[in-house]
Amino acid sequence: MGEGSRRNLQMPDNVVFVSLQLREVARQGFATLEDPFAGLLDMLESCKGWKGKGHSLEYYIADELACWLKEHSREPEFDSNLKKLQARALGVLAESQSDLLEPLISVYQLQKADRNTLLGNVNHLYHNGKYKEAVILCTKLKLQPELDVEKMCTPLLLQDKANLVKDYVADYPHLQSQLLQVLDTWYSVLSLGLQPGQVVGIDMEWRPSFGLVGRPRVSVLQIATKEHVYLLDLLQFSKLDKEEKEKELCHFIWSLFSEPSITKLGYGMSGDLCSLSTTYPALREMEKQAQGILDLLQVDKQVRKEPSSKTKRTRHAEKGLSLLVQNLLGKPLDKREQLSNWEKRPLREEQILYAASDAYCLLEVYEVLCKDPANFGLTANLKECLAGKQSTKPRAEKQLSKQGTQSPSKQVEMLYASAFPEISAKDFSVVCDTMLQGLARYLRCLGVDVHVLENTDDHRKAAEIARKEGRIILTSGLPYQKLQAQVGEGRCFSVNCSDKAKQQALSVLKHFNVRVTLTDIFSRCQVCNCDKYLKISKEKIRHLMKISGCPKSPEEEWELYPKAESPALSETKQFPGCAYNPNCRWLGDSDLNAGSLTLKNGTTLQIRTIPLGVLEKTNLSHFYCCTQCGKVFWEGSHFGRVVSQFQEILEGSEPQSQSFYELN
DNA sequence: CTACTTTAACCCGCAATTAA
DNA sequence: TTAATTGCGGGTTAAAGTAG
Repeated sequence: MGEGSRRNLQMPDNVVFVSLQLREVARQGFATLEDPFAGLLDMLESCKGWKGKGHSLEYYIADELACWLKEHSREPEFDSNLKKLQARALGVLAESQSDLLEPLISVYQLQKADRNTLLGNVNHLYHNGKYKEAVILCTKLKLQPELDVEKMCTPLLLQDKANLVKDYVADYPHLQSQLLQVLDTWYSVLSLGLQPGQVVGIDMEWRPSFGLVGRPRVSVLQIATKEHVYLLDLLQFSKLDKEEKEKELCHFIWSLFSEPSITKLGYGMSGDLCSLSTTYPALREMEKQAQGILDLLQVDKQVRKEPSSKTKRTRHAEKGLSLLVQNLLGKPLDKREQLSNWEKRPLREEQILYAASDAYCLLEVYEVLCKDPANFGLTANLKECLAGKQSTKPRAEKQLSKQGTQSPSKQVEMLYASAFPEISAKDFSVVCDTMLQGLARYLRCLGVDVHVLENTDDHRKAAEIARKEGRIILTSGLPYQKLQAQVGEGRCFSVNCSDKAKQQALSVLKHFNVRVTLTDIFSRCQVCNCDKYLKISKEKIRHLMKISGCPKSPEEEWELYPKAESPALSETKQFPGCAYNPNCRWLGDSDLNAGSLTLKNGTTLQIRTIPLGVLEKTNLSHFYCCTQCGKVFWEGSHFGRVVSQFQEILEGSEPQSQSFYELN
């Protein structure tokens, strides 16, 4: 039809000439035909598939036949033959363009044909997606009373073909009121009918505007529920009644987006909202105030990071939402209409389908994710990524995620606190990253075997070591989900970063039911985690200092450390001998490389780090040195400090010693 | 208290991703 | 295509923590 009318516009004279000639020829032909009724069908059927001008030629011929028949007062005879002819005509109609409809109805008296046959034909058209043709056929044949007006008109209304709908119901007041009711329902569904607690998929389309300075305006807003997908044609809204309709619409959108109990699923929603706010300046503030938004783009990122989904770096043809849909639902989206002209009206059927499925698939994706969040490395509560405040400052966001990971681990703590069998500190081994060095020190202080990762190590290394050495992972929260999934429940603990190291240590020990006794304190080197010491007498230390040439002038050094070990306590009262008894033996002469500070294993004793004042303490008879890093320790006030700090979890500490240590 | 270390926030630019 | 966002790495800095 398009082709024909274009020709008309371009060369009207020519066409008039052609059609005059055609009329002449056609009429001569009709007269010679023995059965013009069958003849036309013969011709039309054999033209099947012709495109362009072929169709308009068919139309002219059919039209001419109708006129000619009228002039000659010829009507088909009512017999079984007519039924066959009508059936053939309907067949032609189902295949060809709709401009043939009127002449064929006239020629074959289709309005008098068998109603059921006609209805069957309408249904056939409808189910093949030829909604427009079906409705036109109904209108011409007056079949409306036999059909459901909502079903017939909905597709056309969605396609913005209101004129056809108007014709359809023109002669039927009761259908009109029925249709109005339907429209009313739609409206109320949109404005009020969205139930609290409901989940909807939201998407928007606009005309791609490359290079143009102005922001795009949104053409279509899709809202998908489980039952229906609504396409709001925003362009139409702004066309009619600018003021009022737009106000109403904005109010509706605003209330939808600010309602926290309606979960709005989107994919890259911030971009959509940005465009929306340029379309309706009244909604500019909405992005900040929007509530109940769940952006599946954020979730998608989390899911994709999951190594469990065998991250083969195969190049996917699909990307974005389509990839997500493919992964979760098995089939990708057809994105062909994405860049089409969303401002052209009417929208093509493909566009409508695309827009609808784009919004609807969000619901299905959400459903799959909700069914088994753990499988995708997500918290049971998908709404962790909710809040929609992704655009806020990273600081706030971090706090949010901290809370997000913290609360579940707290819950776990409560639930499983008693589930861990008691374990002694020296048998408890963990691995953590450098972020938790403070915690590591404390734990080593208390005798826990702590492996600290290098700064450069990936978190995967933590999982690897944890598995290999049977360690428990301590993490600062962020990679908690990931690691937990890799090593299993109860083998990974999320430490609250905002706590101080001591508090962290306490919660770890509590969580894993670790028993710490006085003998555990300092049983492990805080620096290198080694738990083997050598005991060195004070005299030996003095001797070693001498041979190492340190200090060069004892008096000077002495000044520098006037009160290095000031607490009088450690001087007045010796620690109970049993209290500190690390795994060690006395340093023998054979342990040292002659005349040096180097152990057989190459470790250099860090004699120089000993403040001189310490040597003067009368109650101090010996030192300990770590066999691995060479660090030298002694029983100083630090011991008491640690003991007092962990008093509440220490076992076997006497009440009187408590008052003693507390002085620090 | 002091010297020193550790931590995390911040900033910046680059690259990748994503949208219509 | 464009524009916007996001993630990442690296470097700096201020603040906090720690040992003695």
